Amino acid sequence: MASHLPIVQFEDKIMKTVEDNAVVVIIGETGSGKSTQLSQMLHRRGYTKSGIIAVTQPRRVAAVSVARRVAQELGVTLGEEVGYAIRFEDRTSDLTRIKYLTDGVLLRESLSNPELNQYSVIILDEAHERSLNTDILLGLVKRLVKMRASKLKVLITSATLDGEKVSEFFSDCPVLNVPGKLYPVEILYSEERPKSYIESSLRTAMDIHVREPEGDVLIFMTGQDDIDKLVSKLDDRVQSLEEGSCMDAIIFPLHGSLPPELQAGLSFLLFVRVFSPPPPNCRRFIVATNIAETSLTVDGVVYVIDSGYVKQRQYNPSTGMYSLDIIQISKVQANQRAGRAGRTRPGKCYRLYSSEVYQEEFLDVTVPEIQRSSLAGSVLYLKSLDLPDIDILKFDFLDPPSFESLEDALKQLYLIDAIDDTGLITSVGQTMAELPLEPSLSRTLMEANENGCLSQALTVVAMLSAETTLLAGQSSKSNEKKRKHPPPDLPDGSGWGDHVQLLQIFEQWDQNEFDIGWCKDKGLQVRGMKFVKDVRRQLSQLMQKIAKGSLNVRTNERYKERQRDYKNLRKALCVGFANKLAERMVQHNGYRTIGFKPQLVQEKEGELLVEAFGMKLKVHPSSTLKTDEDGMFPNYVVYHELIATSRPYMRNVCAVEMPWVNPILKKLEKLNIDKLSGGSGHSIREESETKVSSLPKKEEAVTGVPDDRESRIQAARDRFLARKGKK
DNA sequence: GAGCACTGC
Repeated sequence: MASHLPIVQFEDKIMKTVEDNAVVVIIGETGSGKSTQLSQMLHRRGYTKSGIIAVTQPRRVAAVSVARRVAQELGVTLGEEVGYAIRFEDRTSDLTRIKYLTDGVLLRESLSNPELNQYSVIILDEAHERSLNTDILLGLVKRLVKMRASKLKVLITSATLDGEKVSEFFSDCPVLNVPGKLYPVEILYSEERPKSYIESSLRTAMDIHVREPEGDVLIFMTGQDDIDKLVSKLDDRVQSLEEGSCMDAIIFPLHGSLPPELQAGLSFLLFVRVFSPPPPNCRRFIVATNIAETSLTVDGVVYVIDSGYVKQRQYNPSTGMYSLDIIQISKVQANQRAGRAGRTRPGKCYRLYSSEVYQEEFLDVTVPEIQRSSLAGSVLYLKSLDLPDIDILKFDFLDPPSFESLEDALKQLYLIDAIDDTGLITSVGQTMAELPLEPSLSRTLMEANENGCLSQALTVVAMLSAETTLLAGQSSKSNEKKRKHPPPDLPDGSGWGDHVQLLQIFEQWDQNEFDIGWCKDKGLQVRGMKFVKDVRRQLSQLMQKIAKGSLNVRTNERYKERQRDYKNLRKALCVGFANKLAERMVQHNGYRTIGFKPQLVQEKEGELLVEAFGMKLKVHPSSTLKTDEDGMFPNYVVYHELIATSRPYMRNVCAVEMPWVNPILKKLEKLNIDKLSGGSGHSIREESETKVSSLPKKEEAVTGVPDDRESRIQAARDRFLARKGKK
């Protein structure tokens, strides 16, 4: 059966340690079998007699496939003794003793059952990936262990570089090492950083192709653009090789925005490649994003080329803006990438950076998601648990988010009525927390339920949560061709913006009886649209359960009586997105955010330009928002997201009206962040005397900023306040 | 007038 897995030899030691300790950290490298074997060992030792063994996974596919394998190894039917639970799919029953689930599902479960009493063991697998949900679970589980004393067992799997830290977090609990089943990978460093990692990857790839024996090559790049460039350059170079001088080559791009069929196609090809005799004299090059680091395993890879970079999304709490930056990977990531070369036989990893860079510049571990996301949703969730001993600002995180980030979350929650001015969760907030949505979206649903447009709002919210998977996958080249023939007539949002457009798209699909052909005609991903339908159905059910009063969640009933200006819907969005409001600047179509600190906008030739209030933004060019007869955009919009790519853009905007905005501005004036952070009354920062507290504090907010810059910010603030006073 | 890595409830 699974006796060949390294972890099996350690069974006695692991079980003894688990018996003696409430929490154990297991360091298990790839291929150790920890994901499939730990649960079975515990099952054999009787831990399923007093409860269920829960094993969390950060990804849905992993939860399903691991559960399937364990059921197979135990010779039971999936869904009976061994089951899994992911969103929209609960394959467990009364018989279930081992349950695989996504970390998000376990987190949701703890809302209705804060003590997670049904579980005798909780295994947080892949904890080193540090997903937002796993990090919150780590804190909650630490608390549970204390409460439930010896009864609950917790196992946490992590990577080598992180194990000690996790152990410290759990009062120096034992750490066990389980070797993996990887073949040795020879690491080859470059002497220096190349000027262009595309060119350098190209050279290295061709070197391998010409000199090294057969075996596929996996190249880690940062994004679709680079991948496309490298793929075409590699193609050219391979074509130009003299025929017969070396083996053939096939080159594949691999990234998230490829249509899933293509990704599946690749796996299929790889499957054929691995399990049938390899095509004679042929080498494959897979040019991938970090999707190939963890999410997709590409078998047959012997050579890895690692650029040392990754594109990563991060949130800046002082501007409310996300940015996508190309940054250096961590040591953990570098090792994970290298490991991809050693799955089937000894391999080589070519690092396009020096060992000094690796040693001295790379962080040990990736910055956890919790330190680079907006925390509004997580903070609301923790507040809704109403655990008497939990103060969100003192919550025991493995890596605490910045104070600023927590304050930002509190401010946002206050603006959308989820917490009151002392930081206590409101009844509105409590209901919001029950919905599996970001706070702005759940607030929108609740407001829509009040003003009679719930059906529309459900559609918009569902569309937004699947938005990125909606447009049919397209390579950038074919896209360019398509640009001359714009996709067939999708609705335009009637000028009110993107939310209305999303609504109209779904309504049209509904009117076309959810026809798959219709999606294809309109260039929409069938899978994405089906997902929208699923989400919408789930949310409708939840709203029926949660919200008071009569509901109208059917899509087609209100078509005839619908307001042409979508006033109620836009109003609901304005209430829900009160924390994401922007004001158009006088005389032109740029906007600025409302409710954020003064920002350094740019620094030019030593001269510092300071925007008085908020960030300068533009409506994303892909938006359907329309200008009026004078060519001007609406005075106020709410946006779904701020993202800095080539410049700061608002993505998905909706026109809102001045009368709806006024109450938000009033609320902002009253905002007192110190009172908000006080929570149940005890202020966490008594020393603070700042009255307008949404301003950078010396030291913490703008580190390393010279004094004169600080004073310029101060001056900008003063000007702003003076201007405000005149109004 | 741009294009965005990857997850998840």
